[in-house]
Amino acid sequence: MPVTLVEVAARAGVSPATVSRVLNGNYPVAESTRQRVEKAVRELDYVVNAHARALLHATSGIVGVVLNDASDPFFAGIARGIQGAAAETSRLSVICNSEGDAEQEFAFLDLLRGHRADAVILVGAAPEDEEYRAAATTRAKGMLTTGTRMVLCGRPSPGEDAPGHVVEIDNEGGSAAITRHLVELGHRRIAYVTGPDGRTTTTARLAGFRRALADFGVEADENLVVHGDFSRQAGREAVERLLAAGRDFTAVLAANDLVAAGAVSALRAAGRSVPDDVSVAGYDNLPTAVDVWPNLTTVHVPLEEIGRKAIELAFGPADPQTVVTIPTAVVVRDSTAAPAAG
Amino acid sequence: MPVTLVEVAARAGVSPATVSRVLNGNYPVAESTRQRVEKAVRELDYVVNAHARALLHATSGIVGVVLNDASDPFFAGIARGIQGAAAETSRLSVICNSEGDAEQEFAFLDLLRGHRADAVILVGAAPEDEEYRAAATTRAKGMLTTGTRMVLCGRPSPGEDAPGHVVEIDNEGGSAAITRHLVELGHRRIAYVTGPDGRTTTTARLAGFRRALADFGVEADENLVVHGDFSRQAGREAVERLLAAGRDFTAVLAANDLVAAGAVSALRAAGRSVPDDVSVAGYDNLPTAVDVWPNLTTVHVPLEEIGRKAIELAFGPADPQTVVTIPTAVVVRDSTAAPAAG
DNA sequence: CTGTTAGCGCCTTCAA
DNA sequence: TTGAAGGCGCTAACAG
Repeated sequence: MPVTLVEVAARAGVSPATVSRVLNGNYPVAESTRQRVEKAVRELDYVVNAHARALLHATSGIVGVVLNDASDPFFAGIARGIQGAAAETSRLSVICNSEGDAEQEFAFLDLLRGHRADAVILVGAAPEDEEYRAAATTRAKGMLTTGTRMVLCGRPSPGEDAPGHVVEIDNEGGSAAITRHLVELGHRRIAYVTGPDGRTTTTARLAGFRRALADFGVEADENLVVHGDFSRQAGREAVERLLAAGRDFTAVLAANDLVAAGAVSALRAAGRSVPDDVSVAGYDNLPTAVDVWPNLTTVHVPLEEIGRKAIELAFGPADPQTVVTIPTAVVVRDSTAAPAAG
Repeated sequence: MPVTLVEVAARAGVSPATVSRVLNGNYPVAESTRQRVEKAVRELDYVVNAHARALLHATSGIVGVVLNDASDPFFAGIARGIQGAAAETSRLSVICNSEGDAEQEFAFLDLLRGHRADAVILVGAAPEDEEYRAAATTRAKGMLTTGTRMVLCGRPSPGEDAPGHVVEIDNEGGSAAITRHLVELGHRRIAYVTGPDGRTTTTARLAGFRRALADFGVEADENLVVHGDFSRQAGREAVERLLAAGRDFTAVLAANDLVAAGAVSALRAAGRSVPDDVSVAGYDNLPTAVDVWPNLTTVHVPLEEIGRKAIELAFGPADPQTVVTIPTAVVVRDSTAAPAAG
């Protein structure tokens, strides 16, 4: 059995209330008393029971982070920012991997609600179907009754009436910008490898790509749009399929850097040089972008900053339903160049 | 204010005790009563207060994971395994980034202890000084009094008398094996870029390197050992320093894959081809090992499996102080080859 | 400045 | 099968 406050009180020869006061430092306590209590605490190796405390305060010092997969560098980056900012207000972050499964996501939400999390941050793209949207809105409302603040991070709000702050990434803008970069280099036949179907991020990035092409009056060839997910494997397979089908393209724009890395390796395996034969661009500016050779041209997304922003919103003023859009920026490296003449 | 069990009871027209019984399903309850209670729970969107429950049970369903940095792929891999295995027993994982700082690590330990974590898993290399060892042993004993199980993961036990299970990685063996691979290819002048000084993992990997050289009767040149940390940056700088000093070497063995990736890029920048001019090998077999070109020869460490093992030990039979050593295996890819003749 | 008292929300006897 | 009562460990009034 762990040591309790009462035992500390007994050893120090004071009342439990006094021990509590010493521990919290909210009320005046005589110096000599304080010393005796602190001594007892040390001798007994006492640690306050966070649950007993949470029971009184209806707060827990816990921040829930629900994401697809913490080992994915995109999520890891954001989680890192959240963790850092949360720790600064001495709150614990609880990271929950939902594996992209809505059921699991909701299960974690309930768990975190049960733990009276101070805030829950949902990170990453969301499914786009109406059913999910309705369920998410209901959940969001439920969180309020438990006093748990909710922040969406990297996904839009499920609806006007859903409470909670939002940190959005300018996916469409970033995607348009990097497409523009390719077009300005002279590329016209650009292949696009998407993220997983039916997710907000996938849709926004693809939309940016199409918008930029349209702006330049470049006709989009739907045969050059290949569906994938956010993995290296998807990038490899997508390029292999394109090549096998004999498609003609001078550049590949990938939904993220992992996909781009896969694309590069498939191109190399097929004997195509990057960027001399084919340019490749990614998205997110993950650490791995500079491991790939040639180093990837990509869109920088300030992941840690996004995480910190989420915490800021979570514990900022309660009332407004803030939406912050994080800007992105094209980073030109070595994987893109003008297409070969001809 | 969140809904409480009492309110549910009132709405269902039963006593709080009955609601509790329905919720936990431990005692017989009439079917009709159960239905009414479940209806009330749904209508009120009730979620049990995990703290109140934890107060009774002296358990929380929380597993603490303390590591350097969750965005580092090595830690991310292990954390993923822990998370998965913990979730299977419906426990929440709390991931805490200590940034390699012993103070912070201990602070998290206290926090987790306060939350009555069911188990705490310390992941990654530990400092090697005596002071840390003593402090860690004391902490480990303290955890016991709170009923928190402790597992060390990727680090040795701080001492014979320290309680807790251990999942060790065979760092020395793996390092010796990959060194052997290089020597057998014909390399004699092998540079070694270490991890951060004074950490168990760094020491073990370096020891394996030296042992393998000694086994082959190859004389180790201390000028070829460069100290770094586990980052790309360190790999780059180490190779630059080696090159600047005009050292003669035909292979670089890196403390991990990130360091190896950095080494490769520095060599390329200096116009040395990998593996034609210089072979490079890494450690850990991180996902990024196949983004690097040429793909890295490395030592596979089954990160997720290690994480799962840690949970298994944490919640397995209480008594024995188990030590499990996870074997490693050399993975030969494209970054190593026989040295150029001459 | 310090002790006493009354719960926070839930579960677990003990009775009925 | 159900209800009433006590207490888990702590803190916030309220006295003193």
